[in-house]
Amino acid sequence: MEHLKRTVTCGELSSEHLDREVVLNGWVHRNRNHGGVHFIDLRDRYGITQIVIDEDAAPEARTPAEQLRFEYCIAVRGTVRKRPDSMINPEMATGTVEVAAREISILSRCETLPFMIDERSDAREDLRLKYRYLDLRSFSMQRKIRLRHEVMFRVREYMHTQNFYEIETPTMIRSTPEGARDFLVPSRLHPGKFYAMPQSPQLFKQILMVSGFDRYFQLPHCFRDEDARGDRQPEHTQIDIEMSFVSREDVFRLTEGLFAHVFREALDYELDAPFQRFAYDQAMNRFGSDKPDLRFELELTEFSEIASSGEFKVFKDTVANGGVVKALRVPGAAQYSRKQIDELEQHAKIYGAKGLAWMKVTESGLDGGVSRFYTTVADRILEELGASAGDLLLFVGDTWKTACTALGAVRSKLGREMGLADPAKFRFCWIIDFPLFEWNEDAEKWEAAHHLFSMPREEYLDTLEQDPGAVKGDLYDLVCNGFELASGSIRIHDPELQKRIFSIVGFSLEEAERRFGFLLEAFKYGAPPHGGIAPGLDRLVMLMAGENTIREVIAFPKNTVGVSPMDDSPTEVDPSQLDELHLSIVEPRNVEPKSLNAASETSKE
RNA sequence: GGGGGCGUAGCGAAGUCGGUUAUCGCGCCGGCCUGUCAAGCCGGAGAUCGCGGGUUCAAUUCCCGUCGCUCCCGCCA
Repeated sequence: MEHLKRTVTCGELSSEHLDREVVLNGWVHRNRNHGGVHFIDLRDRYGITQIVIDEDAAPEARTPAEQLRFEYCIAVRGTVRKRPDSMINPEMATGTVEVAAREISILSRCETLPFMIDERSDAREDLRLKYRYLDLRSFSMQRKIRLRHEVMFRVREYMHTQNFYEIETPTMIRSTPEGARDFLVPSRLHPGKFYAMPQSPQLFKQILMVSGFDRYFQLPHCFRDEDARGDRQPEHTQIDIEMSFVSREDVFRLTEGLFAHVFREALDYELDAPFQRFAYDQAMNRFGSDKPDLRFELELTEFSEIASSGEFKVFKDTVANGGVVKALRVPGAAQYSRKQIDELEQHAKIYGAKGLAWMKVTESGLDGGVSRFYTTVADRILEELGASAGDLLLFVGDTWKTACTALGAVRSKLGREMGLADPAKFRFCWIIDFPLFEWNEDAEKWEAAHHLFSMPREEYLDTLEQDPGAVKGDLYDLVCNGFELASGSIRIHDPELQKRIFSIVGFSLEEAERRFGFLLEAFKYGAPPHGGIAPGLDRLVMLMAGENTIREVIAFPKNTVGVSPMDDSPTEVDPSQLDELHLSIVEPRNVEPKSLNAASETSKE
């Protein structure tokens, strides 16, 4: 095919190239045969060029052209010529020219397609995934994959300029049961033993700090055997970062610089940095979420005090029993029907609320719902919630976390339904001061809320043991438009402090030793103070691409049940493979007692 | 583990309060056509209505079960 190798791509021809003889290689995107004149839209990664086969074109062009069908892979030799003025297509980058074919060669034929390669193709996702190679031919997928590449490139570019080394860590490591379930790899040479796929390079990157590589990054694949979601896959890519001799402020500055660079170079979008910060408690109180969408207002308000002086017994009792009542004022939603409010209530219930109380604000005051219980404090309600006629007021009473979360979910739903969030905006914020420990009701013990190696904020160092629930960690999440994009922390590098943390969560030294003794050992040899962060690449690209699932920005994703429809993995394997690995398959058991020790114990980033 | 949605030609959908030959668009096959760019016109093929069972004279439609995908809670990043 030497003489039919492309000399230009399908995206580059313009009136500058008139009369030039060119060779194009690509796929038949459209085929319009008028009997006399015949048009082909030839497509490659770079664009589309219109090929014309004139009625009097050479048989070397005309004969093969008759056979062309969608997605035939072809080579075309021809001459660039200007289109007649009235035939210029302003929608096309190459729309002022066309290539008059002198020779066409069919490089590869294509069977009837399972779906059209088309921006408007709305084939089911599992079909798209089965024929992913066809799906990826579409310009919309090509754009997303290009964007992903661009983001990865800009990350590497920025990190390099900031003096970071990209260092790879192993993909087969020791199983250190962390927050999530491990994927395991059986060892052939060591019967009965397993490697694990890393949930993140957490321990290795900390050890790299001990090794003196004080600025490390990597774009590793991370594996977690948990149920998938739109924004979650069994296998995802992280922008893993760790730095020595730093405080939280240094990590923030670096991350803000990185994201500003990536958005500027890849999207030509200027981020508003430094990013706003919210303490975890504050974010929960104001937005009912630790990953608030800041593109719209709708903030929650504290209502407990008024609730305890009102007549509504349910709320009075809630407050009397140590719970809280949260309110959400929805401007202009007073016309919501009973049915719409019911739907909001159902939504709140998914998140654990027992109900959703409401009232409407009219010109004459409060009306409907639970308003009759609050006649004596109506003015105070109007004032404290800043309510005015036409507003809908919503309330949830429960434990603090449930009340915030449930009403926060209602806030998000309203934001979506009322179209409050500008899809072209990226509103970043930091969520800081997460609690370090959480009380586990079932196991009746303290657990690491996030990260066993995360540093407590300095002011709690003396009182860790007295009130673990009050201890805030030097932990942070980076949030954008309602998605958690990154989380990180300053790590503990002091073995003594680490022991105190272990003891609070009831972790024996032997247990700690068994699970990640190698890290503790490393810390004995002059570990530097360090910390880091790990943004999720897939989610980042998903947001930048304006998509709703990370599957749209991964070339070959798994579906929600962990199957890859194209290669149909996972599959059974040959018995001889099992033999070599010293494995045998037992029938799945129906009754599987829940392990009590499956709690989140170490790194989660 | 739990809840919601979807499953009808190769693709996307309509239909069905049970009733003759299951409809439309795209694609596919054949023919016509000299300027289209989602080309157009004419003709044609193509569906055990996801699968299994039940109710019924009759089931794509009603009931039960099951499988697949998807969204969500839990879990998890």
